Amino acid sequence: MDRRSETPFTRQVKTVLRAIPRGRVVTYGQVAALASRERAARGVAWILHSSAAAAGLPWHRVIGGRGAISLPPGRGFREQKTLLEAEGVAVGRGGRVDLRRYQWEPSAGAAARSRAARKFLRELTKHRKDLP
DNA sequence: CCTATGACAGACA
DNA sequence: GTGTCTGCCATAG
Repeated sequence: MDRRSETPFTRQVKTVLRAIPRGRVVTYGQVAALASRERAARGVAWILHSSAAAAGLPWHRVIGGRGAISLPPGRGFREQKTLLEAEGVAVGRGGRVDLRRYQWEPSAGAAARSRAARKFLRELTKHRKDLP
């Protein structure tokens, strides 16, 4: 999928992914909401599982709303676990992650005041015009 | 236009 | 806590 064929939603999702700080995680539903498509969690999952769009993005910081890695057991699961642990995120049995401790909250904390966060919000606003 | 497919999430037993 | 059912949505063909 080349850049030109990307939908506004896909671009939104990529913008959100790029804004997730190291060592933090977000849920699929949260990404959808930040991309102004509150109920499109499955759409986010679809984009991530089609690796072309996720290439070069911190896809491993997205986990299920129940606080666990949402890949079936296998290579992908182990890779996500390894990547998260490399950033200091504790991953327990079954891919469990403590959301209360690691979930990113864009509107609170230092992240919201960072330069990267302001850029993120600016891009988000811009992309919103593209959405129907 | 229509159907099928998911790395989802909420509701409920 | 687990297991199942159901709605939801973006994409692909």
